[in-house]
Amino acid sequence: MARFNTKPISGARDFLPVDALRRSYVLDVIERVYQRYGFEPLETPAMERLDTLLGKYGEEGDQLIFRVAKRGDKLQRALEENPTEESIADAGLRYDLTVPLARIVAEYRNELPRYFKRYQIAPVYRADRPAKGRYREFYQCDVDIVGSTSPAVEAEVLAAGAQVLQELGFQGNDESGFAIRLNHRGVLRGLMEVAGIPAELEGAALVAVDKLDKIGLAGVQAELVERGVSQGSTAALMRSIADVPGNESERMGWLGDLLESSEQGSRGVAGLKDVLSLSSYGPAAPHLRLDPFLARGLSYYTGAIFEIEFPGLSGSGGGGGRYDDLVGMFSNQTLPACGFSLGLERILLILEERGMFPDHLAGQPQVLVTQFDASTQGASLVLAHRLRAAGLRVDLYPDLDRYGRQFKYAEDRKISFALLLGPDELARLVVGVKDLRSGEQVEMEASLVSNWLNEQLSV
RNA sequence: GCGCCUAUAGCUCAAUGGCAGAGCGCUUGAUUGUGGAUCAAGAGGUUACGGGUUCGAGCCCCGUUAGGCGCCCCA
Repeated sequence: MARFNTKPISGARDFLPVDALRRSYVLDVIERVYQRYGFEPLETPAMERLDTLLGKYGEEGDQLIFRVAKRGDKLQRALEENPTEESIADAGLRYDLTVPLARIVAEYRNELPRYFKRYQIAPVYRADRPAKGRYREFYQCDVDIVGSTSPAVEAEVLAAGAQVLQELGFQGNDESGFAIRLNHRGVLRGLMEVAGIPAELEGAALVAVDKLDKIGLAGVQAELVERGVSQGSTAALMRSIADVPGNESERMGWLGDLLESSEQGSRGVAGLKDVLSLSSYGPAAPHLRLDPFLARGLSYYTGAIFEIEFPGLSGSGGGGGRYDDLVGMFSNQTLPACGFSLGLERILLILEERGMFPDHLAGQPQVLVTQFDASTQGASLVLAHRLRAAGLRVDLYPDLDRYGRQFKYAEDRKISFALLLGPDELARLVVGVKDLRSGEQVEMEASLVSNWLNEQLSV
């Protein structure tokens, strides 16, 4: 074999410095905000036992889990006795961060505080077909609160997510910003109930209804019938969809009336009212939009559900909800929980499309110390170290090259300032400071350079 | 997982079945202490991979791989 394929595996990516810096810019904002909301970090393995993962995400989800084959003798044995896709694997890559959290809570219940507020920012894996903004390895940025059924929990995680997006520059709930669609599993069940849809068809009907904004009213109707929902029920559902008041403030009242006869529906409406009212004190308020037909795919949600919508982006930018029974799947004792997740890749995609990255990212070098010749090399190193001691990010040009090449290198790396220290400057005890953005060059005493640069760069 | 489309220089793309090209970028020089502009020169290709048809294939056919769009689903 003469050559290896040097591309990353399908659906995964390499991040060269510019991309890596952009990612860490966003990740830094997320982590800082999450900590400010009182969440603490948690780390879990990328690999989990297969039975930890299976059965938590619905049928579709199970199929998208990356399986990890057994090893050694166990694999041999499995291969010998009628191997199947199921029998040769005993582990898998995590599909999200919520199920690992539930496992952690079940395992360490006694060591965790009464209310466990954790954030986890980590890659997850899905054996999905890659597409725009969609990868097989991608980062999720989760906050969750375990141990309380209070709607204050929903309000907290929604506020944290909204705060992050605002600090990244997403303002308002129009084209420049984002919306958080809000619904409740109880509301969905109520809607099905009043439409007379039997329990076994609920899931199928929800999938159809969830596609409303994609395929339109007629599309949903066709799909409902196709999925076996009766004419009467379909008509009732379609009437509900058509009747949703466009006015946000009237929507809750309308929904309450519609679901009055359904116990689950009424409980859902009441829950949403609480979430909305507690959210009104925080940054999520202007972005929240009640959407009675938002479904979301994951099967473990039990209460409120939410999803981030960026105008112009197909697919969501994040989401979450309440899952009061998930921890119980791992232990005898069940614990209520609710969380919210930001999709890093989607956020980066929108920031890129809208040109929202800062010109200079934290982490990039700010200053290049140039070199003149062998006789000034020591002085250049002294200067570089002094600036570093003053907190600046300083690169030293390694070779003795002509200035043109050194400036070009600095420009390529988007470094703003080049420092010149040749025999001329040394003799006069000054440093040449060239602003590569404007081309202007000034001279100043060496001792003043770091303060001057810090001032310039802080603007 | 299914359907359709695409694959040529680092990038964007040309080339009727008949000599593999342009723009941008890159390197070098015009410039012996100064990047971007201009000018000149230069490097860079197994036309994704494997097979087939043909006197002759970048072009036609089959397969593989990778990418794009739609479906399914999803952050």
